[in-house]
Amino acid sequence: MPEIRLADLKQMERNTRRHIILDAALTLFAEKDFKSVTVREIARQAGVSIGTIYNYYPNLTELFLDVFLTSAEEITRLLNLTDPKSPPDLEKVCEVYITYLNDNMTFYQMMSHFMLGGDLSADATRKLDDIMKALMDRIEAALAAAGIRENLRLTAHALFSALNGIMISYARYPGKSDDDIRRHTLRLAKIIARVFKTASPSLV
Amino acid sequence: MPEIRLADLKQMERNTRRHIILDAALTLFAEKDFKSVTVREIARQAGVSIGTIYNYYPNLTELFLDVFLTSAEEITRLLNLTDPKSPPDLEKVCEVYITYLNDNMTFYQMMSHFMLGGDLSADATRKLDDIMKALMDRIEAALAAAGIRENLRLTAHALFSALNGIMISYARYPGKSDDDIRRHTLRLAKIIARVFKTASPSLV
Amino acid sequence: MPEIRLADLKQMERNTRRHIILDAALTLFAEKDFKSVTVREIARQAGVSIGTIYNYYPNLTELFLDVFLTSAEEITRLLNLTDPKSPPDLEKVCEVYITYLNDNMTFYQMMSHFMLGGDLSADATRKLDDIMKALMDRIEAALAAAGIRENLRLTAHALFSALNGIMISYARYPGKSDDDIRRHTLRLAKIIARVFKTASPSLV
Amino acid sequence: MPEIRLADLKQMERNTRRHIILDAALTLFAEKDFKSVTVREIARQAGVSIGTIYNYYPNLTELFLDVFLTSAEEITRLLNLTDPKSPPDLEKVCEVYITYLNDNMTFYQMMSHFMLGGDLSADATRKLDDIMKALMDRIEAALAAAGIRENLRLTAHALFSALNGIMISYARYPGKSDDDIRRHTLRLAKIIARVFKTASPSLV
DNA sequence: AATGAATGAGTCTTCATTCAT
DNA sequence: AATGAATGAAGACTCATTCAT
Repeated sequence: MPEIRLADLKQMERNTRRHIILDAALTLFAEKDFKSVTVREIARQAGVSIGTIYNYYPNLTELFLDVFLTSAEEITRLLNLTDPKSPPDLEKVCEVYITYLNDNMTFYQMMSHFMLGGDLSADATRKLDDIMKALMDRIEAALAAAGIRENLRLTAHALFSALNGIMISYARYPGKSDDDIRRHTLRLAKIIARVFKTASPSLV
Repeated sequence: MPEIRLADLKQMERNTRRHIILDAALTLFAEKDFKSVTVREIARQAGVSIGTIYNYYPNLTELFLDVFLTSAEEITRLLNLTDPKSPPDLEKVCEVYITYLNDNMTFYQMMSHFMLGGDLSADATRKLDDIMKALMDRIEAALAAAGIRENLRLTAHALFSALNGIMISYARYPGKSDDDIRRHTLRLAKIIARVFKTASPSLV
Repeated sequence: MPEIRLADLKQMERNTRRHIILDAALTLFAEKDFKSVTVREIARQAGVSIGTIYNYYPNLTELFLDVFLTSAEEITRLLNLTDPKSPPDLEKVCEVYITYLNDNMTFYQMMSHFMLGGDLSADATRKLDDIMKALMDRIEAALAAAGIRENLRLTAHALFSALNGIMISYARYPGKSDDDIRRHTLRLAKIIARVFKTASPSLV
Repeated sequence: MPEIRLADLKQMERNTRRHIILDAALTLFAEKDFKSVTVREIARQAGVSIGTIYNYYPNLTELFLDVFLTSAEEITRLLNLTDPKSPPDLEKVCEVYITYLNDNMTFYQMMSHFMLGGDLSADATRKLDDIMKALMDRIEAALAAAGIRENLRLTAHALFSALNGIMISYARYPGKSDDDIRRHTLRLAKIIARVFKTASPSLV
């Protein structure tokens, strides 16, 4: 079955190059505000031409969305804490999420941008929704694994919201270093985790 | 003392015109995404020239910041629920805040933008911090008025975060109308309020 | 002589594929403005790759020219009205030509483009000239068949010009439907035909 | 009334700069195919910035339309041949028009482009229609002044068409110099003029 | 103080053509 | 012969800000 293999190879090569572009974008996003990253820069960073970018993505928005998707998948993996010996703790879940956001402010910027802002195509909107839903499912699963049983979905919604809010409120805390912010946001995450762990069953 | 009076009049006129510009911006923000509002539009809406805008604000960012400040002050007023006969309920505080965000997505967009994003001047940063601090103080005061006593500041932080997070997570909930979103976000706000009311004393 | 046959087959296959490309282009031109048809679209419509197009034509212009040639040949056939029983009428000739232009605006667009516009290669120029000359010959022949004898060539030139001008003047007549335009242009064609039939002998 | 004068002056200055841009475009059009003229070139030629171009015209199409309008007005003036002592001859009218087209192929290119081609805004379409109608009115008036009385409008349509057609058919006559083409097109114009002068009354 | 025309760097995106496979 | 990914020059257009009047 040589044809299949050839097709597979081509697909792999395509995925590889797509990944090169993706990584280039991620690298730039780590350096600067995502709204100020240009196609030209991404192309240069990826070592391809501008046109090639558009060979893999119909426009910049879709590329950004893909970056976002990739990050979301990474978070999902990180939140996969099911260890038979030590069952996942809710605090641990919150810590992982907030740590990721601290390390990847671009992800959070993008989430804000896409959720609040822009005109997305129907297709892009669907993709975004899927991403967010998957992320939410993961949070819910983590909650379930952590022992929460009642009002699971609603609790997940509220917790997810609460965690997201931490960053918007403290990403720019006056006169604090990155490290201070990390500590403070993690502390808030811990509080929220505890609050939800004890309060949810009877109240929601 | 005619000079003083004249100076006062001039100052009043200056404030008036400043307000006209501010209102024009607010009006436009109510209609559309704040990133797409241009100086030209604001000038036209205010009935002044572009140059005049720059006579009152050094740049667009400062104007936007002023708009943000104005909104924040409005929220602060709305959160001033201290009524001797019926002490403010925590749920009510959360409801008022979330309702305001639903009605003024631009405010939330700006908060995201300024908190996560841009290069603000030292002066602008200080202003922003003051605004956020005042808002936080108000939330804290509302919490205090609602009877929360222990770990007040930290609880306020966590609650504020949680409320802010609601909008970023659900402003674009798939397939839901504005009204559905309003209902859902209010419901989450209520949950969070209850959770914090019961859980906070012993846990934080 | 198997080699000859094989060569013939190859040539036939080549012609066939060439025709597939040509037809694809024609189909697209029937749908939209010829300036907005891209190689990619033609390739997709023809079910071949972009590279294949360039295997049959050195560049897009040559392909467009070939399309134009094909259309011109079709017109030539349509203008072949010599019927022994009912000799061709000049009005009929004009009607056929204008009807074709109404039905194939792209042909007219191309004629304008090539005649007025672009940088054609020496080879392309020669081809274009041949096409136009053949078309003119046909008009002249039709005129001759219609009984015109004096100043035949010059009359043909003037008539051909007059007919071509009809479309440029009325293809976009304000507030008129395609059908209105068709009627109006045909009416003008009839007028022109009559004018030339009576006036030409003594005046030219 | 100093205000009025000031306003007048401003308007005059505005018109002047508008004219500078217009002239720059015209100059470039005289040098090359109008489809290949860019904003950058026009700006450089006019000695203004790119942004200034867009201060006077919302987009390139509107600028091109204005150039077209200006040319059409010039033709209209040229066709104003009413001289009490020697009444305008139809042949003269045709000669003037064809001479202008020979000298200003860009005008003809634009007429083709706008009439056959592009997506014009509602406003632009109205302008174009007005231009064409004014031109047609002028042709009709010239016909009237030349003594044509019967079927005036329809004759004007047919004549205008016929004249326009001359250029599309012969702007690229094979192996002929510009001068040859000028002579040939003028000769055809003369033929058409005579044909219409004698044939129209009874036939149209 | 008010004006608003001028600026121009910088943006995304298109698409005919090439060429290694 | 067929493929189609890669190319990159070139395009139109935006808009915060300045500054001469």
